Amino acid sequence: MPRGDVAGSQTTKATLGLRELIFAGELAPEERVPEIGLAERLGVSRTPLRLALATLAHEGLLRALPGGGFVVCSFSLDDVADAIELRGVLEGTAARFAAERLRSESELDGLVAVTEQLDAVVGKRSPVLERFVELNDEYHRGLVDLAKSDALTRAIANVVALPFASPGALLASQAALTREQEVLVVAQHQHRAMLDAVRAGHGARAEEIAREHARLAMLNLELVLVSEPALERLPGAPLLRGVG
Amino acid sequence: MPRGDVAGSQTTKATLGLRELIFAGELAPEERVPEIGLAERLGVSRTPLRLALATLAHEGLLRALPGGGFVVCSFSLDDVADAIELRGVLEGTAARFAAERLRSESELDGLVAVTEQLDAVVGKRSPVLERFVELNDEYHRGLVDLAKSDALTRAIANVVALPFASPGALLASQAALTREQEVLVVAQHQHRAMLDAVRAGHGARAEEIAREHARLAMLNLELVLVSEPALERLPGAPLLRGVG
DNA sequence: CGTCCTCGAACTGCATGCAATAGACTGCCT
DNA sequence: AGGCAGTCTATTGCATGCAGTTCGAGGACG
Repeated sequence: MPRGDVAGSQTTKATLGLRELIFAGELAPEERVPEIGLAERLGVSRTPLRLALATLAHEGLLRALPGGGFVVCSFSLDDVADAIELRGVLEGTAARFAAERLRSESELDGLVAVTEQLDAVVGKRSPVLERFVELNDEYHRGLVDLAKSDALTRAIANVVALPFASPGALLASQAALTREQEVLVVAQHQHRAMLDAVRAGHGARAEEIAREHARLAMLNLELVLVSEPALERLPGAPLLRGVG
Repeated sequence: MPRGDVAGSQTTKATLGLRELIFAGELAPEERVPEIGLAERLGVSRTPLRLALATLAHEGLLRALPGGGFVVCSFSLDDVADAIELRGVLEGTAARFAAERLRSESELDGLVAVTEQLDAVVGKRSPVLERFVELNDEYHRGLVDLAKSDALTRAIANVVALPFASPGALLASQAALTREQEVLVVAQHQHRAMLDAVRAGHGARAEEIAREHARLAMLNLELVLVSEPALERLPGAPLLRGVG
């Protein structure tokens, strides 16, 4: 299918496959990525693979070498903390924009529904984490949409491309952890508070809550780091420096 | 030079040339970009051009069409305002990080020097705008460096890729405007205030000043929009919707 | 024994050919 | 005359061949 159909294009296949390979740690960080072997492995030609390499370089997962070629980036814990804090800043801005730009309360209907579903999940005796992560992602997407800013949407998408910075990434790996429930309760409390602030037009408050909400992910990271089984479920864990 | 030497590569040539063509308005916004003719025009083959197209798409200057190919993006005034506000948010975070992460005052030496040179330029009876823009860019780069965050640096680079969002873009087009001097005085005042806040470790204040500093660009934009000669000097002006 | 130089192979970046599709144009039918 | 279907061309996405360079290994020299 040489033209069109982006979803089924070789380039897309290469990009998704390459990302998966990197997150799984099958390509050692700080090591040159072999273009030829990779093409075979992904079942694509070198041309679309090259495009995929450029894409991931833009996302910050690969770094171009001076002499040509790419290496997989590795991340220190400080890098991860920075990415999470940055996501907080951007989602804070999204929350503020949402509050400032709300035209009618009916725009919040979608987010309200998601919040209520989250309530239901958290209220259960033993919450289904997968479902929570799903709804959580939906909540965050909805909030960004309410900001009505393409530039902001793109900026957030870029940050979230880093595996750890994503809203649900750290939650998903916690299935084995006992303190997860507390975290969920706090997170959901913040979801509600943010929604209220947006509805009331309190931009500054919404912004601050979103920032603090992101910092919850930082707390989660610390929990995950000391748990072997949780670490193995964390996507992109092999890219972390000074862990293991 | 098939390998290495990124600066002289065909891909770089294509990327820079394409950006220039777009900013100059030689490619009509919202119109399909012809791959073949463009390759000839830029003096490169289709392969590196394709890479350049993907790059500019990531930067937000091009948009991929569902059926294949790309179009040049156009921007409403709201889009520009958003990009500027977003830059303010990110530079605000940079200023806050700089304040929070300052280890010794000597780290500020570079920024102090630039600030003093800016003082000298602004103090002149008729300031040389080009020189101001140059130093202004250097100031902003220096501030971002002090934040010591790769993720933040990349995020800012992405936003600034949009022609209007860049710190000096709107200043450079104002040569013919009379109120320019006032703007320079205010901007330089904010530079100094930010520097002081960072030195004192006042992160929150530094952040707010940086945000307000960016909003100065929004004010500039309004000045530029009502001046025909200034508009012609604005890079990327042809991409603006509802202007002219 | 260490260092420098030379040779080689492998790999990257680029150019081009090919196949398949999307859109335009024409002609026909209603 | 307007709409629809068939065809046709221009254009994109992909595969592959080629050339040049970089990095490693091996040997020679100090």
